[in-house]
Amino acid sequence: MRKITIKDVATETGLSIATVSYAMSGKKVLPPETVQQVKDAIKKLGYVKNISASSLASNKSSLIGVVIPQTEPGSMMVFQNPFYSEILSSIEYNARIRGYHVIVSGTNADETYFHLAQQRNLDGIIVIGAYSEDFYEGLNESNIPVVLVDSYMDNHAYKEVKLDDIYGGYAATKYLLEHGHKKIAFLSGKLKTGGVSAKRYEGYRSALEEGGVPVNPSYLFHANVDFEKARKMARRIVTETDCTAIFCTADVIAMGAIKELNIMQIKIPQQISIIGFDNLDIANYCTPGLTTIGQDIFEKGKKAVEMLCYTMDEKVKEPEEYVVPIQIVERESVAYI
Amino acid sequence: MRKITIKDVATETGLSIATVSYAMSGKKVLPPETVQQVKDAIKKLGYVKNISASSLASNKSSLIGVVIPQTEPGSMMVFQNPFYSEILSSIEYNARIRGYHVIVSGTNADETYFHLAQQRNLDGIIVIGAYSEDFYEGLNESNIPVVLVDSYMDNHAYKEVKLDDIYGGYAATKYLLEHGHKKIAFLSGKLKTGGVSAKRYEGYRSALEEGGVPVNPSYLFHANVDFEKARKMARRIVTETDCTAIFCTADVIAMGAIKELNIMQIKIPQQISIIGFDNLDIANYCTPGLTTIGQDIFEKGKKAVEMLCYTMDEKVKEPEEYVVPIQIVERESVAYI
DNA sequence: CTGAAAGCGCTTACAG
DNA sequence: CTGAAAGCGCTTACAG
Repeated sequence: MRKITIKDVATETGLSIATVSYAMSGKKVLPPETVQQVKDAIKKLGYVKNISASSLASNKSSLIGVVIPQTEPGSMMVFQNPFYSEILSSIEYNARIRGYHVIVSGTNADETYFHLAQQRNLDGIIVIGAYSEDFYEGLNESNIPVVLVDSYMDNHAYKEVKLDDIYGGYAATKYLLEHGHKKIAFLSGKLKTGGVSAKRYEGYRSALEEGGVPVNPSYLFHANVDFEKARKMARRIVTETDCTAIFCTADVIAMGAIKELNIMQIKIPQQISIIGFDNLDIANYCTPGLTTIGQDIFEKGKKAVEMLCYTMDEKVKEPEEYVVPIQIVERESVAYI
Repeated sequence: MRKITIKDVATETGLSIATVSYAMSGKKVLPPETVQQVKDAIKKLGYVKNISASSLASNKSSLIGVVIPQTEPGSMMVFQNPFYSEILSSIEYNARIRGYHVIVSGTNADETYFHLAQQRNLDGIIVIGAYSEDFYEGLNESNIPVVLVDSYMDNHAYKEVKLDDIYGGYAATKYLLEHGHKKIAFLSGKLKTGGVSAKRYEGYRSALEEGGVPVNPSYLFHANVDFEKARKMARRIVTETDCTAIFCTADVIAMGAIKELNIMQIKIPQQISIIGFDNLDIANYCTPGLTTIGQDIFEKGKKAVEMLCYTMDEKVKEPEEYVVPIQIVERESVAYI
């Protein structure tokens, strides 16, 4: 069984391969009969276009690269984190319905990635997460359309899809304040300038300020976004402070806190309230259900693809920003005091 | 800045493009000086091979397709389920270090997928999960090397990576028996012949038999692998039966059971023991920690890639099976009775 | 409205 | 040991 090529379609229809190609791509207006003729022949022969060939000829690959952070360099990628799965899922779907395929890569976000990008002649790249300055520069030089997701860079001229983390931190804190809490612990990952934690902290601070509650430095706890670390921190919060509520800047952190408090027989939310950030599936699974800041991850992936497609089609590289709306997902981990 | 091609490398070295190509691929033995010369020129010029071109010429794409189930047809893929994330992560990593890129697709597992496979000229396909008979037939006709993961088909002549589900069900049940339980509820998804649930049930049955405990049909509960459904079932188990333990055939099901029992103030494991299956991250997060049947997901993905690469390289299509070992991950959800 | 033909950047029998 | 050349299957200016 030989492979069917465009030549076969041409022979079948009695047209030239040029005309068949135009009929398929629609890049030239042809009489409807001709187009229909080609369509029929394609169906009859079971012809499928060879993308390698078209990619070579047209210099377009219909391939989108997605960069995702990985735990250890040279090791596997981390999309164990449900957030990555969800957004990837959304990107894949939204790219596919627009005729693009997706190559996901947990490659070290360094030169090796540009190698892949060139090799495969990627039409566009979606970068999820934050990387080194060098990486963004290389990206820029590569001249491939790029959309950043959650990059936490303010100084760059990229298209970007992001969360309003300051507002998220503000909303979470305000929610606790509205429930009567004044002694609110802040439990987060490392506080890098410009990073997520820092922004959510800024929101925390401004909500407290607005509520007339001074920030108490002894209520601030920073570790990693890690379940076990969070457990230790939660224990310290409970033993070293008199906080009535904890704002955890990630659901995974909140999970650790809940686990530890459960073990210590401290009742949530009766004795202490907890609010998270992310609205992962697990927020619903745990007991009590975790009240948390939710974002529409599907929407986030969709927007990223849309913005990328727009850039690829229109060749406009102007920076643009889309801020994904957030909302509070109320469950049972926060009580009135 | 023009694109650097093999021609530039040829010019730079004073060799022909044929020799450069051979030097790069190693498909012909060349004097080491020549190879080094080529390497140097590549580095100097920053040459990157155009995969579209080489793919067209050699009829190899260095692309592996991974098929993953999706929730609703035409909708997004489900790799919200952490299992998919993890195995995908492993596949991507193991493929990459062997020079392959991965195209993940939640496409309806039907003809449209073969379209993709042909378009991209996939070198191999890894299929995760169970699909329709038609899909497997199409797969076979496509003549592309295939490795199945968790397909739950016994009648096919494919290479396959799977779990010993019967043994898993046996081990879980035996573990409960060894802890003194005799009234053990079986809570699973739908019991399709040849499906996961059915196999784990078989293990459950044989362990009971071995332990001299008759199977009590009123202890059998089937719903979907779904958190909310599982909650309802757990409530029924507790109210309608006198079981002292529940074997949940998936961690997600166990999560639902734990949540419901927590709400009902039924103490785990003091009043009822629970064992799960999968060892997802959440098994560690919940309270009490879930004792469950674990599998090495990284290993599973790695094996799938290895088997696929072997098939692609050696052109041997003999069926072959790799059974991923399982182990009991002990946490706090099972008590001696 | 349609087609002949160059060209995209590789690989690989084949010849020497 | 090295190279000239055909060919992979498309796209696309260009001519008519």
